[in-house]
Amino acid sequence: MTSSTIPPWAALDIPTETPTIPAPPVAADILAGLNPGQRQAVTCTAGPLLVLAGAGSGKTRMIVNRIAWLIREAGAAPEEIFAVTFTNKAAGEMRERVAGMIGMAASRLWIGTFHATCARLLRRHGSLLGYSERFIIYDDKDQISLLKEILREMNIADAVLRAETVRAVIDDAKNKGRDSRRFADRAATFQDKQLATIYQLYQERLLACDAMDFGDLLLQTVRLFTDHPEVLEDCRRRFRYILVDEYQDTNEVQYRLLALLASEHRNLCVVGDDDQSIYSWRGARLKNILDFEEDYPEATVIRLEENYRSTQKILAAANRVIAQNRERKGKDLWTRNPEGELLGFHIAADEYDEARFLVRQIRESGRDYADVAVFYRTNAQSRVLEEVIGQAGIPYTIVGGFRFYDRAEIKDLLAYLKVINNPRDAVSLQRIINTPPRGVGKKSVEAVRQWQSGEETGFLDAAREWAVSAVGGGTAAARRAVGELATLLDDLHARRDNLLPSEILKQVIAATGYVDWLLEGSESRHQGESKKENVEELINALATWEQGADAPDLGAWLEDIALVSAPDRRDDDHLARVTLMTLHSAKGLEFPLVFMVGMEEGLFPNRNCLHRDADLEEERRLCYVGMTRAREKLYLVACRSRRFQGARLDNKPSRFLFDIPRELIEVETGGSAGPPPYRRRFAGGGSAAASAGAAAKVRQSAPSTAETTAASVPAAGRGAYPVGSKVEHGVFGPGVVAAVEGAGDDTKLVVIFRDRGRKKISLRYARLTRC
DNA sequence: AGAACGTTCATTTTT
DNA sequence: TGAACGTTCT
Repeated sequence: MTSSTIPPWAALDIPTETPTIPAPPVAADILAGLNPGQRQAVTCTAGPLLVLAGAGSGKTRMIVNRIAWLIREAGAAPEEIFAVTFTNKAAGEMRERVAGMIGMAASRLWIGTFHATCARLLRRHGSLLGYSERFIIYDDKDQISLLKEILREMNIADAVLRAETVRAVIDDAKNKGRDSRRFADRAATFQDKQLATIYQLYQERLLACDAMDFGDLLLQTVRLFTDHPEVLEDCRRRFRYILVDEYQDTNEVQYRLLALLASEHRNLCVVGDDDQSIYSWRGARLKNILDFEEDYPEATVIRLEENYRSTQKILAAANRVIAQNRERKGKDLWTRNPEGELLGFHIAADEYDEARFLVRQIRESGRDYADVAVFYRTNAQSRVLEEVIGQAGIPYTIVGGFRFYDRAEIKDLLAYLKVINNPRDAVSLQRIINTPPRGVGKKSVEAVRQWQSGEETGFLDAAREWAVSAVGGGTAAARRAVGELATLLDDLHARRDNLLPSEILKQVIAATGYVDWLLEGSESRHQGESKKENVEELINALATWEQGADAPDLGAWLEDIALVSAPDRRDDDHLARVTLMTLHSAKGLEFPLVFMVGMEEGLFPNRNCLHRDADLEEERRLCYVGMTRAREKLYLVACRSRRFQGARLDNKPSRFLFDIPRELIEVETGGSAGPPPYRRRFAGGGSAAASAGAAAKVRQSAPSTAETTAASVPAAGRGAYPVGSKVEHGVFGPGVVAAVEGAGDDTKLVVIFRDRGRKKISLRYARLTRC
């Protein structure tokens, strides 16, 4: 029997409760077309299992079939299976594919990201921890607002401790499973103790706002399990089979959650690739996957090393790059695919030239735009690419970057909805208390805050009371305005269960004159119109969501949009557009034609990662991830010169290029409009970048751009180091002057160092030479 | 209270 | 280079 005998929709008409599910296909169906390793991974259902799944090794297919196998052959009920994915989109796709094999029962599976699943548990049981079931999820911007407030109150100057720094510290602590108390216990230095105080205060504020940040979703779940064993017991019993995808990117808290859930039945299957661990900055621990066999000594280990995605040449190049790493289990991907074309390689003059090269190659390739992807290391690189590609008339889509939900007008309206959903959300209320402007300035906001402190009330309660109070400061106009706002929010809060969320949104817009304010306040008509369109798009998005939801609830929608990731937001692929995204967003995807741009020292590997081996290895993994996305053709592109933070830098080709054997590479001249052909210079052997480096060097001695020309520079004083001049620092090494401040003895230079980034240098003390 | 100006910082990646 | 913030001015 083949899978086509039972179409995916066959079971859809059958109610979930009805036991008359279509006759289960025989086991061969699930295993058909799988290689021996995949088969073993699918059928090995008892005990811990580690599947080391190389890039393009058919991992998703294996997971889907395993779930089907568990249900059909191992007698598991769908609700006993808990599958963790890295993105919500992956979760949705997985559920769909399982549904194609087992039908409607798939809707009873627990599939989701750690964050989404934890949020679900916390909504149910959060009251045990003091949160309501409607708690709000704060994103990093909300975190920073709250922390800024706290720092202000503690009279800690921005120069001493930045909110962003504190946020990173707290995040890191949470990823490691440290709550504010444990953090305080380990704090030894003055600064750590100060941070501990802030952490604690921050946590109290979150609770008062009925809010959790991303880290809390995980950490509070651990707390829930530890403090309330009956909940843990319940979950343990429920989740008899646990499956974790992208295990190499799990952090310490996630590790502990899994240990808590799986310690009894030990049916824990983790799937991952140590060579694709790229989220250490988010707390991911490579150790989790490297040590799995120690954590679970009875574990079965399966390696999937046959690649079904890329050509032999692409794979060979990627293998050589990743082979340089030490912290890895070690594996070699192989493929039965054709040998394929050589990797394309190009050095552009600057970032605009780089973008033009893309345009030419994309056109020449004659491919569908949807087949093409461009990967870069940092979001900032997308601006020029967008500009040039867009002007060339090539349709493109950007994954991640400046997000729709980050736009000011969207955040404003979301803040209204958040307060209506949960009146304790003080951060959101402060955002909208004077937006659109209603005469409530800093003083009045401060007065409301004063009013609140002392009482155990929410911020909206405080605002309402303040508005009608006889004392408490503030102008009469401000009080009236706050009173009106409170009435509006109260009213919509009271009716939130009887109104569709989109209706609530429309009423907010109508009552506040929000769109009118947008149109008046914008610099240009065009800008105003664009913002108005965004608002309309928000209403549409919400209305669309309502149609798909069985019980359209404002809180549920707010949670959904809080937990979507950049890859989640990717348009469906059928659109004929070139895809632009960061290397991080590219994980898990594949494209026939891939360009990796900005392959330069300092950018990729990034200058911030040059000083620690572990960081450098992660950059290398990132490179490996990017390369293994390509099915048929891969281009690697670098620039000789690039503008960075206002200064123009001359970069060397990335060290990763040096790892690729010369014979796998073909140097592209970029067509007639490009720089002179380098091909001749590559006659010899050696690695690609050795040649590339030579080429770059040759070019560097050629006439340079206006910014770096020394001709117009005065000979003495501060003029000795004009903007754009290259310098060498005794400690920081080579760099470029980005700005000059002050004069005479007091002159300070802003220098971008190749390996250390931006630094401010006092000319009086610095050991600096011009070169 | 709100606009306009100046200063400062950042760019590594994001659930 | 540019956004985001804080200060000053109206």
